[in-house]
Amino acid sequence: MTPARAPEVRRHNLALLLGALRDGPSSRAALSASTGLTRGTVAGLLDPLVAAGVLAEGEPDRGGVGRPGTPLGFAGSGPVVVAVSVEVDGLAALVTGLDGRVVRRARHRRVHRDRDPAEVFGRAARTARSLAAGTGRPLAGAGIAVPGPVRGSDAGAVLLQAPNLPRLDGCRPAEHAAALADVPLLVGNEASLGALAHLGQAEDFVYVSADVGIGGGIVVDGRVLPGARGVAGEVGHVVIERDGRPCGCGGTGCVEAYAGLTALLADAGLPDVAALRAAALAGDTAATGALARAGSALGTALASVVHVVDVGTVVLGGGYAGLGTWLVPAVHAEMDRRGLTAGARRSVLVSPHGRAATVTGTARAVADRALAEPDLLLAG
Amino acid sequence: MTPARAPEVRRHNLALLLGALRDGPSSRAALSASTGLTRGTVAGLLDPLVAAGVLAEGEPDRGGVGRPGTPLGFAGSGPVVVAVSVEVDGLAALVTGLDGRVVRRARHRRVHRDRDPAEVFGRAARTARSLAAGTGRPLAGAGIAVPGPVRGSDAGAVLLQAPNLPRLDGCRPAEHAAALADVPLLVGNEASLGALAHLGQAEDFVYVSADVGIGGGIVVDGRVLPGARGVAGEVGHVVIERDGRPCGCGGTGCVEAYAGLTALLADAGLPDVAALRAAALAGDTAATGALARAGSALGTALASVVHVVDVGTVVLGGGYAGLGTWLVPAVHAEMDRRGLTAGARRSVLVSPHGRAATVTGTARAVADRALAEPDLLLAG
DNA sequence: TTCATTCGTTCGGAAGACGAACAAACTACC
DNA sequence: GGTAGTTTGTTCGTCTTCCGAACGAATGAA
Repeated sequence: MTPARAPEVRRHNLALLLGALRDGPSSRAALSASTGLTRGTVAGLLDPLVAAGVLAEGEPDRGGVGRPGTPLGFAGSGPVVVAVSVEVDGLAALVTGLDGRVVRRARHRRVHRDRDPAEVFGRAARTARSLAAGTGRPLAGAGIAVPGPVRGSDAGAVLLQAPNLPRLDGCRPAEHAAALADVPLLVGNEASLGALAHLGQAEDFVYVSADVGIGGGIVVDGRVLPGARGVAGEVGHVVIERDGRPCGCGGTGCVEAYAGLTALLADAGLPDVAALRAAALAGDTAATGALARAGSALGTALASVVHVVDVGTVVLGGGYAGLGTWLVPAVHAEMDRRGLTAGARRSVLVSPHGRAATVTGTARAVADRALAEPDLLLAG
Repeated sequence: MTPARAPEVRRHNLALLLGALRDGPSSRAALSASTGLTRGTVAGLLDPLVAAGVLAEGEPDRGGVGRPGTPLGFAGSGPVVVAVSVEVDGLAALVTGLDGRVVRRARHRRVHRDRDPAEVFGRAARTARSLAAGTGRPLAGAGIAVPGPVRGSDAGAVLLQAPNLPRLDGCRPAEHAAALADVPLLVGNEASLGALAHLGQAEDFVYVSADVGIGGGIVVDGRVLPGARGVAGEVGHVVIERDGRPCGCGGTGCVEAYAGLTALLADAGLPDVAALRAAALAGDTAATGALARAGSALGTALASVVHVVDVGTVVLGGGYAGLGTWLVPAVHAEMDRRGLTAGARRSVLVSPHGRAATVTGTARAVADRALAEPDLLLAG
């Protein structure tokens, strides 16, 4: 804990206002009513941001009785944030406004295997920077999502291990991201950050994302469960059969060995997710059977997870997103069987973001951080 | 989020100082150095509490050069908090000072089965109140620990279900605790609150407590993981064999069916934990074999838990506390086998509190809450 | 055209923390 | 034993920030 002084009060209240503005433009009087601050205080806090170009006044909102209020909202030419995700076979990047509005997207194929950290993150940072520069708007922060557990979340963060890109093991991504060195940088695990993309749909949930392995993120009270060592949410290695199939982690019976994409495709006898989806749509029983088995295994693991962290919703994403039609019923049935829906209803949802969840969630996290430190917005 | 004003600053800084004082008496100047507040501010915040009898000045601490400081600490006649735990076969109660110092303890046998909520919690509240009254010190708060999942944590909390005391299902404990109606009341799950008793030993950990079932609490960043529905930390129903032994929850293969005390004693062929411990001490291989099997099952479940919430320590408590000698190696070996000790060392500890962990942790939680709302200490 | 209503701004007051200055209490040293 | 140096606790003026009341501005209703 740190001591509180007058500036902390200002920062807190400003963050409160900006958080309210994320839901859409609002007049000073309406903000005063929704936050509990005085109209004068609201004006005093936000006017400097209007002057700095972060916020903009809209058209007066006539219609009711009395003097119409002038709505304040994030300026269309105000600061943006950029997110970039380093994936096994490419880069995804996204630029959004502070309110999450998408400004620009990009996706580049690129073979990352056997490249060293300087190449991978140097290129990622340059890609992010140039995409952001193309908007002509100032950059308020950047985020890098990586495919592996991360300790720390700022520029000092360490990528502990990258199962599919072993040359990145133990590196510090920020060290190689020179192109983003001049803005606040956030580094995090791909699945943990992807979870944040689903904040609107539920307040607490487990997000499960299938790639080569199974990653995940747990959101409670609107925030991602941190984890002391940066590895929280590793749903892939939840055990469902203690003496079951061997897993890459050295253990046996991890869900990943049953419901990971590799296992799922092997079970169905198909080469990739697209083929699996096509076969399932065509009613191929080998495909639908494999999906039902994977969903059941996933449901078992999620039952354990839900018992431990007690969230009300499960969101299936990543490679699972396109397979929701077949996975959701199986997952739901298995969780039902384990008594998780009786008293407190739980729901199983499919991510609407698909593979883009990672950059969407990362951008959200970066924007959250920028809005929590509003003084930086004035400086930039 | 609520707006911040000057009084919030005062409350925050006062809580900061009181938190620092919990580690032991300290002079105003030393507190100024450790918190970052001015000496003048420290005096201004704490002097009213000295006047109110919550804090007391000790003997000046001569020894160094310069004017000696007068240490401030919690007054021996200052406010206390009381915790009471409702167990299947009795009540445990504890009175501590705001700094956690034990003032008075009590334990009463009492058959709770088939009693209604008014009897159970009426008696619990009267027991707590009279134990606190016996100290002659003012009462700053009370806590009730219950054997089942709880939604909410204040006077409106609902005991969702009590597996071993079914007549308590769905009741509101605070409604029946008339004897404690005049102080802030906290209600929580027995194992979640018990976890807090171990805060000194680790900063983040899973606490696993065996009673009839297996309960638990997860502490991250010094706070218990809340859980949206009040059921967080239900380690007992983590699955270790998806088609394994049937469990009371309706599912199959929950750890509880392998490592719960009931299963453990049945496996060993002994009537109670004391007999099991005695047999194991005597080297009885039936007993030690059963303990090794239970520890291994527990280790499997804990591996899943640790992967999900990523904590560095496991604490075995409740009925497990006396069996640590045999359980710890088995748990540790199983977690090792699952790759959890390689990079980040994890440790497995035995609770030093035994059955008293619940009331100790509950008192801690009540004191935490009282110290976070210091204005109430002045009123009382 | 006038009145009621709501919005945004302005100004004095209060709460609380900071920093500098000062008296008090003690050690170290000659 | 006296004096210098050091550290503690208190006091007082200043700064930041918010609140509440008062006021002009902009609009719909009568």
